[in-house]
Formats: sequence, C-alpha cells, structure tokens
Amino acid sequence: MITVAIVDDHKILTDGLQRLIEGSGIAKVVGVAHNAADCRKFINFWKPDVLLLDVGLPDISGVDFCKELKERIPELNVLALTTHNEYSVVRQMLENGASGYLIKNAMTEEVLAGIQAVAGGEAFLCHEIDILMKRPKETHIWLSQREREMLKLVAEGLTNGEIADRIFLSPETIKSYRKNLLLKLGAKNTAVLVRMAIEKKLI
Amino acid sequence: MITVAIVDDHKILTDGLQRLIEGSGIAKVVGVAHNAADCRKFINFWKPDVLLLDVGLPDISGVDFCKELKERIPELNVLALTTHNEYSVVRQMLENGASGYLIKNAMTEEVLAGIQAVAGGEAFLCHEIDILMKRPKETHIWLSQREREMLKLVAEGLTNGEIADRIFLSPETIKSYRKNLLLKLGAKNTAVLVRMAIEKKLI
DNA sequence: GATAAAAACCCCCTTTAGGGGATACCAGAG
DNA sequence: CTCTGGTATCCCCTAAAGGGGGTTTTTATC
Repeated sequence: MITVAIVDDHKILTDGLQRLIEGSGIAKVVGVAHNAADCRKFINFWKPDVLLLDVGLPDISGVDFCKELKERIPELNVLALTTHNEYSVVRQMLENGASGYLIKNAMTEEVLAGIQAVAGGEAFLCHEIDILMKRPKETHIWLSQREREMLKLVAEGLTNGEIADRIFLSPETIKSYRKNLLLKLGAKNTAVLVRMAIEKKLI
Repeated sequence: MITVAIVDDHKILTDGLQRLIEGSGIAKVVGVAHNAADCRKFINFWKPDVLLLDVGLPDISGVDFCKELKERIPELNVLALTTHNEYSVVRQMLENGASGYLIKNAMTEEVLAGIQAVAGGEAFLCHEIDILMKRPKETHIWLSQREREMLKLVAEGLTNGEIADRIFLSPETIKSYRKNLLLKLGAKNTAVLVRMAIEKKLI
C-alpha cells in the first residue's frame, strides 16, 4: 500500500482527494497539511511515499518549497498538484525536484496513475501537461535569470534608475534589458509586459 | 433531500465534492459540468435546488455567467465557490444574483451549511468572506464603472490617446482618470497599477 | 435644495519610457 | 575554433507618463 501525504490550502479539495485516494484501494493518506509550516512539522513523522504538493500555498512559493523539501529529504517523491498549466511553472517545478505534475482539472484517474508512477520512482505528467511540454520550444517563453530578475523589479514599479541603483548596473543596461523583454514577450509597453508576466507566471 | 448541481472545471474537486455531499446525507448531486456550455445545456434538466458555481470557469467569467443564469432562471439559488477572497469579486457576484459565497479553502462543513442555507432561500457567506465583507468600507478599493473601464484599457497597453479615440473622450480626461487611479490604488506608476489591478481582481 | 460623488475637461512642466541603432566580453556547444 | 546566448554598456531622439494645479455638468442621495 502506497502512503500519501497531501499539502493544499483548499480544505474542500484535500477532503475530497482523501476520500478519492482511500476509495481507490491503491494508496492511503497518512497526512494532510494546509500550509508549508505544518508540512515541515509533520513530514518526518508521516514519511510518505508520495507527497501531493500544491504550488499555490499561502505561505511560500511552491517552487521554493519543493526545492527546500528535496534538499532536506532527497528520497521524497513530490507530485505537484496545481491550477497552473504554464510552461514556466512546470519547468521550474521539475528543475527543483518534482517527480510529477498534475493540474487540478486533470481526470481523477490521472491522480491515481500519478501516485503509482511517482511512488515507483518514475516521472509522471498528466495528459494536458505532457502535451504542453512536448510543444516546440519556440512556442514557450523562457527568460534568463537576469531577465526574470529585471521583470520582477519592473513589475514592482521601479524605474530604470532605481533598478540600476538596486543591482549596481548602468541605467542604460536596464533600458536594454527592458527593450529586450518587450521584444521577447511581444509586449507593446510596460503595462502589457507586467500583465503578461503575471498571466504567464514568469514572476 | 436537497438537489445540487456542481459546475467547476477542476475534475478532482468536483469528484471529491460529490462524494462529500452525498456522504453527508443532506443533499444529493444531480449534475456536474466542467464548463459553462455544458451547464447551459443541462441546467433545465437537472433543475437543482442549489447550483455550486465556480467563478474561474475556462469559457466565461463567473460574474457574467451568474448574471446570465439568474436572468434565465430567476428562482435558481447560486452558491459561488471560488479561490478568490477579494472584495470586488464577492461584491460583483452578489450584485449579479449569487445567494452565497464560499472560498475553496473554507471548511468542509461550511459547504454543507452553505447548501442548506441557500436551498432554504437564505443568504450564506463562509466565515472568511463574512469577515472580509464586514470590514469598514474604507479598507476596500471600489472603482466606478468608468474607472474600471479605464483600468482595463490601461492594462491592455493603450496610451491615453488611444483610449481617448476608443471611448470618444479627450486625452486630457483619460490623463485625469489615470492620475486618479494611481492615487486611489496607491500605485506609483502604470506597472504597479496593472499589477494591483490583477491582484485585487479589479479587471 | 444642499451635498457629494462621478464624469468630463484643460494647462504647465519634468521625468521616464520607448524606438533605433551599436559595441564588447565571456562561457559553453558544436 | 567559431557561433550562439547571456551579460553589460553607450548614444540619439521622440513619445508618453506623471505631478501639480484647476473648472463644469450631471446625477444620485439626504
């Protein structure tokens, strides 16, 4: 019997999910948490084969939390469970140690398939995400570290001069990065840039 | 026995919710849809006492769909079920005919309490939303129709001149509205304005 | 009938952003 | 060893945004 722990702030979902998993007969739920803090407390007690981890937790970004957990418990199998079907989020989660990725509008059977696969050490992507990741690279927007950093600061409302002071670069450099971001994302101006950055979950 | 229909694109959630409701003994699920189109097709066949309606549907805005349903079937009791705990969303849903409002991280018992209340013709807000709506008006941001329209256009990346052409006003008027929006939301510039507009779900 | 918003308009002036270039260094892939 | 991508820099010039005022009319509320 596979042991599963669930971390998600939506109590209605965790409740339903628990019934669903236990009703399946292939796994049992050994723990549930609604935030990262509780998960940290109990993870060593639960010792689950699979951790179903929501990326939209209230107290920490899912990407950071996944990284933290994998550093502390390298043998833990993390199965991401989110509403985001954005390339950038999936990629960041997988890069930070997630073994699988499910979106919340996936089929119920996919949850069980995901749990079985991940518990067995395999990777697992739900159908929709699998399709998404197989699309040609050109259709995805991917930014370098610096560009993402720049985008965050722009979205915080800093001017080129302020960003320059903050990260010790020339204001002209910031200007160039900014122009490049507009080009890469196909944005007309800062307003659209910020909107796209949020929509595509780049920041 | 109360009859309930569920409209939510997250299949995992609808599945779990169905088990949860039917396990409670107070209500039974007579229909499930994962988008607005299917809901439109079956709503007259289901004739539910309560419609659990997700605000984040893929094919239409929850506010618009709620309005549409209440116009077609005025006696329908809509119980909104969403992830948004923003004043503006709750207010718009209630103004457009929702009888109750639940957030997805509410307690399981609140779902059942909400269904019972709404089926009995009463209004229902889950605890967190109730607290939110009772907060003094000053702590909420509320924009006029025109201001919201303006905010949408700004977030689309239109310049003052372009907005002026679009809605047949003077560019100077747009400028004034824009200044006022920055003031009202406490935003430093357009970047922050757009970010706040999205975060607070004002657009 | 007063009061208070919302809606629409106008001027001046400074700062910032955006469009168009160009150059240089470094690291890793082929 | 070349070639690409990331990083960092600079210049010119125009367009747009932002900060500071101000006025009028309509419409809803008390």
